[in-house]
Amino acid sequence: MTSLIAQLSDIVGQAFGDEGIDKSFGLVRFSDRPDLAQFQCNGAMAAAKAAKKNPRTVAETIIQKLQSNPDFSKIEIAGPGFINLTLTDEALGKYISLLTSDDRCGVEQVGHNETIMLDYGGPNVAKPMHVGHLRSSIIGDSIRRILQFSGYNTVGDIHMGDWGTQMGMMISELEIMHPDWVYFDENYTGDYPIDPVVTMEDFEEIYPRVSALCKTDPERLERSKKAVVDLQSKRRGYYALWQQFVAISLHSMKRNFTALNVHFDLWKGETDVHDLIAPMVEDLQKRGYAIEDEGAIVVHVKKNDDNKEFPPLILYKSDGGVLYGTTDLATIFERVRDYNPARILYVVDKRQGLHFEQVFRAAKLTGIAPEQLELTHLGYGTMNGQDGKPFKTRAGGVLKLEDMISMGQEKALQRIEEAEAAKGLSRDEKDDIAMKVAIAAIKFADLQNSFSADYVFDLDRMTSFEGKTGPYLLYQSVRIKSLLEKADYKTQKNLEIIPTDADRNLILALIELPQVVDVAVRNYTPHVLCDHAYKLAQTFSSFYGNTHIMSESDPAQRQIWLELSHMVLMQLELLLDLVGIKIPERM
RNA sequence: GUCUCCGUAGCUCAGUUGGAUAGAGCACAAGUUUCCUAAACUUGGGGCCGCAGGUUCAAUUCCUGCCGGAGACGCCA
Repeated sequence: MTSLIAQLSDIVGQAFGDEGIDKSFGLVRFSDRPDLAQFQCNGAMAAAKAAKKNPRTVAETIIQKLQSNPDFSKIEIAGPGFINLTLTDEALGKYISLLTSDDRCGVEQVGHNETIMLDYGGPNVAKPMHVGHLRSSIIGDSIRRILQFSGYNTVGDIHMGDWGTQMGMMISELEIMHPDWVYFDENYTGDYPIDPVVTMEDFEEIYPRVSALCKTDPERLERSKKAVVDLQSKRRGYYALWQQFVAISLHSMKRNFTALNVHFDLWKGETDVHDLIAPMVEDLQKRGYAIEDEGAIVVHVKKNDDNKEFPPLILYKSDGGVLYGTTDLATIFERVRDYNPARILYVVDKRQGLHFEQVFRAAKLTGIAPEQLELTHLGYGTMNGQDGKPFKTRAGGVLKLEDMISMGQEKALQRIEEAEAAKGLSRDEKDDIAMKVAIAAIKFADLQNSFSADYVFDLDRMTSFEGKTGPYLLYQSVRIKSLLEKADYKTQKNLEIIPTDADRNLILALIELPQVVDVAVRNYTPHVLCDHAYKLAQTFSSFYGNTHIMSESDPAQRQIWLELSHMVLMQLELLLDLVGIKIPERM
């Protein structure tokens, strides 16, 4: 269905059109001054400027045209030329009545099943997931949900880091620690053991140690690099060991992502395009795009109008190894071949902006990406500590994602034990609620920030349940569920709703949803959904506190309020689903 | 050095193509429960929107310079 704002914009735009002015000036928005009006149009000022006329005179001619419309109870010009509009309760009620039977809550589908691929998550094999992985995962997953709901065919790919230098560090270190392992015997031709020889705990211990060592010891670094090249040329023992790394890591990742309610359609990694690299580079060399430079094979992507140094994309290092730019380029090739997407979105740390610009340019330049394919890097900001530097725990290490989740769950469980409503619930039910509360807290705390800016990580805030938090939204939703159950709510079709002073603000909040989702889709900004969900929940809570629904004597009024409450619940469910938050039945 | 992003209340953050009186949470102060879940509600104090210019009827928003913070800049990811 057409949103109320679109309908109003159409009416006012028509008035502009009748005056020979571009209809787009008739854009109507929610009023910034609810004390003066419900809606406003600022187009008269912009139109007057373009036509060099007095804005109030333009506004005057527009509102003349609108006077005959019976749906407006108030039409006024204010300030320099704002057109303030207020609807009659009948008109507002009519629209909200229609909205009750729309299962999309009034939100239109903008997509036409175009395929959009999203690259997010990007955890590394052989490294435990820490809080830094949170952003990419949940922002990417939310954008995927938003686009899917909006009518696009989305494909989310985890794109694991499974082929880089850290693999060489791990393998070479294990070889130093256990030279006798069969994986390191080059003459061995038999099968390798099935049982894992390493654990996540080993990864946690080994990786930081070797990584630090390689920074200070060039010889040790050389050995790691050598191991990468050997791995990439599929030395049997190394490859078998690497397969173990992947299996172990996948298990751990899946546990984390299941807990976070983050979904991927594809579980691919850099390795998956390995066999595409050699033919791709060969082809690029043949066509003159890839050339040798300082011993490496590169694609020059500098443009004449660049106002800064623009390094080439390196496909092969001088030692023959490939870099993540190489795999990223090959991945674009693979995605175009297999999915022919309209867009590919990369939800990756914004510090990699230059890297993606290089890859995108190379892809376009060489034709690996077709002209019309939209490649966008959605770079999110760094998670900093209170000191403004990248977040570290007090001990100086990283905070593991699963540790943060269990801290939140623990805290939620304590709260549930105190709650009256949770009396009589089983252990499992309580655990389930605690998990949902913890995830809601963590995800909402992160997603309510606009993703592009750096933000300060605060564990206490991530696991806080009061105020503008995920659990607050769950709480309001659960209260509505409980109300509807107690009141034995059943929907009533074609209910005639006439707004009253008690519920008018709530109704106005309910009709905002389509515009909110529209902004989120166009800009890839989940935080506007969080913001609106909170506003809606708060408006409901205020209404709920002032209006006792169950004891309302007029059955028609009671039904209207239940219907409105139900709409709030539907919208909260939708909004929270779009940011990947699940609502429990009780809490 | 070059380029990019950021600077809004004590703290953490919103602020849509430039619009009216710049918002929210936390923290602080005061109040609300015989009544649908108090993880709630109501009220209050709190701001040179980093600084200085410019464009405009109108600038937190656009342009320029400066100050402060973060980041990127050919063989790590």
